[in-house]
Amino acid sequence: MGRAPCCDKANVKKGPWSPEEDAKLKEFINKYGPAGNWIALPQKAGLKRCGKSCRLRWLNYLRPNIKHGEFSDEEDGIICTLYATIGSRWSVIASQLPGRTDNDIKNYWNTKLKKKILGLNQPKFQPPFSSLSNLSHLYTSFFDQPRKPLPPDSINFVAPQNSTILYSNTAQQHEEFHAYYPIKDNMLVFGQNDAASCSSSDGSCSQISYGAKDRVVKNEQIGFLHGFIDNPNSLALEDPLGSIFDHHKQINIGVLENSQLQYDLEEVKQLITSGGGGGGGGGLLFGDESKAEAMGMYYF
DNA sequence: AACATTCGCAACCGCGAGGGT
DNA sequence: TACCCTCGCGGTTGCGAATGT
Repeated sequence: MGRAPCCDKANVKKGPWSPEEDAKLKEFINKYGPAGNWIALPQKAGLKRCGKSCRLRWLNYLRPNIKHGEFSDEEDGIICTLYATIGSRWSVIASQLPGRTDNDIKNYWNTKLKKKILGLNQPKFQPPFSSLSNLSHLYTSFFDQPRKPLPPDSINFVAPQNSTILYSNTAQQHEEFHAYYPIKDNMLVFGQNDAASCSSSDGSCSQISYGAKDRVVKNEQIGFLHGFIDNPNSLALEDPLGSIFDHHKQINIGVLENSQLQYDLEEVKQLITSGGGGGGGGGLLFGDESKAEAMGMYYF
């Protein structure tokens, strides 16, 4: 037995909305407000449409203050940053861009922005992040990977000073992780990398981080991706949690709940690029490409 | 000019979450 | 607490427009 349909499909119109339908929907909502029962709305408004269709039409097109047209560089930056942080949670991303809808952003990302970033053929050792386009060599690696959903409790924890936060992918790892990093104060902080675990004895870096902890903690406004590219060798030697981290390509992802972006693009870029900063931080380069690839690492 | 292909965007669909009963 | 119903989300589809051959 399948799910009951949300409306009578046989008597419902599909496809593009006509100006008359738009006018009816607008008029009804202006009169009675958008809140209430979307399923019952079409009948009340005299529309032969599914309630879900009405809702979508209103939210994505008819609602006041909807912004159409080109995205600005600043919006591009915000979308990129948030996508790197939280993945394809378009509604969350849309909440940071007034006037833009999740559908709009999703379409923009899939058709333009992704290509804009990924389509650029950047040399591998370009100095990172001198402009937005230079994000490409970083994002290429991330976007090639399937995005994992946030674990339900990946928000709301505070990591101790000078520690590495890691989101582990198995239940057991997750348990160990939270045993090590207690949840408190209804706040998430992305940790500044532990200097010891950042650099291995041969000088290569095993981690990257985006965003400096002091900025995040101080402002409590924005969380950035804290990426982790593990080097099992250096971790085993230098990180007390190395045993947990012995899988390649683990990425810790989180975002402050109800966060508000309050940085301009330059600051966002700055945050992204300031993986280091203040007492040991992330780096980007592995010393040896073939070694990195053999170990299944990202390589920049 | 005609046809094929690609692109961009609006709309659809199915699912999970959450509230109400 | 189990079930039902609606909402909201993210992935996908379909179609007209634009571009290429």
